Amino acid sequence: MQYWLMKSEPDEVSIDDVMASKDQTTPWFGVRNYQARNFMRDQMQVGDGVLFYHSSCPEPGIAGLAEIVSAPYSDASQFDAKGKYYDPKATQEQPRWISIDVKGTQKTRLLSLAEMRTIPALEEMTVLQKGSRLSITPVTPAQWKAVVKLLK
DNA sequence: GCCAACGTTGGC
DNA sequence: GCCAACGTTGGC
Repeated sequence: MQYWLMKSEPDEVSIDDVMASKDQTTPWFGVRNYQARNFMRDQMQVGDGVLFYHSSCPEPGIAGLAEIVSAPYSDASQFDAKGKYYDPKATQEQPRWISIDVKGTQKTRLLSLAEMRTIPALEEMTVLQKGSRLSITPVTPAQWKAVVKLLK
């Protein structure tokens, strides 16, 4: 059992979108970074906890809680020649990118990036480090606990 | 829109 | 395998 922070642009998929979808579950597709892919492929397990983070928006921050509800599977968007996630080097036989399904468990108040930076227990969070851009980052159990407490 | 930081590409 | 050029991310 591990914990993760996953970034999503609310213009694309917000916590509201996730909570409104069937079974509150949505496929996480479009990851095009190897490090993030490898986390999904090699480490994520069904039941892992997810901090749902809104990025590239007026108020970036954690907007909800979610969990991993599927094993990794081939990301269909890599084969869509007209889509923005198309990868000409990916083949059906050798897919390069994967998806997993994420289930929203709770929309929370917004724990803004600015507030997160004031919390000593979150100081070491990867997402708060200078230059951190990864869309999926591991969260320690202590960090998870601290965030959940702040969101109650 | 700016720009720092980081990732990827491709020539050599 | 090096590294310059280019592209992307994402906060501000």
